[in-house]
Amino acid sequence: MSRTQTRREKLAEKEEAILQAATKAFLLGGLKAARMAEIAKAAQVAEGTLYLYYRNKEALFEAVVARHWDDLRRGAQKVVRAETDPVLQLETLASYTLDRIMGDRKLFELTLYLAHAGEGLTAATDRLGYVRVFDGVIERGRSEGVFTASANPKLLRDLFFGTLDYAARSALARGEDAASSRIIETLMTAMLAVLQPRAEDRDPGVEERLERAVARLEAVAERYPAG
Amino acid sequence: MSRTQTRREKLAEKEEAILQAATKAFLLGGLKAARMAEIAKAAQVAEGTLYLYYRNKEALFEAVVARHWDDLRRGAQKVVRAETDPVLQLETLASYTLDRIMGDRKLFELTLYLAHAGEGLTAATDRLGYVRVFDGVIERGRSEGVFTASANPKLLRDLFFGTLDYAARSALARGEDAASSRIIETLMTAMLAVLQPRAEDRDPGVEERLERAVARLEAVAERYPAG
DNA sequence: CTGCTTGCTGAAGCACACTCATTTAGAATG
DNA sequence: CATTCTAAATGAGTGTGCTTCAGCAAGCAG
Repeated sequence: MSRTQTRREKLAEKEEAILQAATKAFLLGGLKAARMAEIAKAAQVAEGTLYLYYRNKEALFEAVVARHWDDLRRGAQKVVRAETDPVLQLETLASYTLDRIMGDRKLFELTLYLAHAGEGLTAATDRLGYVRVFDGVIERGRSEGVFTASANPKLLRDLFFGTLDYAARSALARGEDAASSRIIETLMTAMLAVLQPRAEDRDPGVEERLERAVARLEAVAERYPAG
Repeated sequence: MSRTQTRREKLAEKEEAILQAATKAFLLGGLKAARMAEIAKAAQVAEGTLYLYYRNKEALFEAVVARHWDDLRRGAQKVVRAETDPVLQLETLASYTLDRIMGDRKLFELTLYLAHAGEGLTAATDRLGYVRVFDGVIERGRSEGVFTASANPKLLRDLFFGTLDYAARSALARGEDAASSRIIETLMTAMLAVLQPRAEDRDPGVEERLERAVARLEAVAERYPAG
């Protein structure tokens, strides 16, 4: 029994070694540049052994990326839970996501491979479960009446992640790290414009107040006989 | 003289044949799946000849993608020029871009390769010159005072293209073509929120209207002697 | 000890991108 | 027209690197 445990543990350890070696290799030069022979050597296994754990190079690659996103997702859930106001949650999530993209940019860029190889970027991150954190925040904001229910949730995702993704990449390309707060600010303005469409809806209503004011004054005028 | 022409023309023709064959091959299965041997055969040249025109497979690939974006850029310029109002230009550009992404999605996805291979997606499309059309619209709107000058232009780009890109991809993944107008609408709401920050700035002004209404009624009251 | 299962090995196989010695075709020269 | 000269094209050959597979090791059961 303890033997079986030990055995399984050994397998798990080996898989872990492989994953770590692979992560390192892929980070260094991407999918193409990484060599299976190198990975095997670094993980202290024979080249053929890799194929006992992963169908092929791409499968190994996907495993590496998936693991990373799983970490990210957990982190996102944590920071989001620390807030209660949906708007703040959204902002926190945006900050966190942006920071992580810029911090682990290499691994993030690797995700692009998945995008073309398979079904597209959204579908990829979707499968990786990260967007669910976002969906949760939106859902909550809706049930609390802070966000309107009219906007298409899928579209909100695209607005959010598309902007963050592109912004992170172009900031990195220019080497500007300090731009983060600016990015978040702009994104939030955009998001809230979509999530809380008409100012009048969440306000007693400017038009209505104007109407009432005029009506009141007209009433005043009524009290006097025409001069 | 006409001889020299003929010779050059022959080269140009050959290059064109290669490019077309390559486009077809890359569209079919992406960079990796395409075979140089296939391309050579389709273009009716020897395999070695390909390398006289392009350094390697990737260079050929880049040439294919660049050409496509050049077409797109020209088309974008055309539709934008057909409008005069910057807001409408923006909307037109968004529609056009979305349509093209969804129409030529394969080729669009190929652009992702450039993104990782080189410097990132924004930098890639940047180099491809497409974003310049966008920049032009923003620039114009600013000089006309329709858009505020406060927003960071790079950020606007990322908001615009990031959202369109992600939205197009996720719409395609779900097979919803009819969603276009919805996407544009949402994007425009978001963009305008950033480009025209305070509602009072672009509107005769709610406060002002209130002021006028009250003034009018005060004028009415003046006509009567105090009761 | 003898089979049986599970996991591992690394040399061989194979698919391709790319090179380069050789050939071809067309222009320039006399 | 014959003769060089040169730019362009060829395709068999080379190297690289993923993947496979026949065989080996180590634990376990009877």
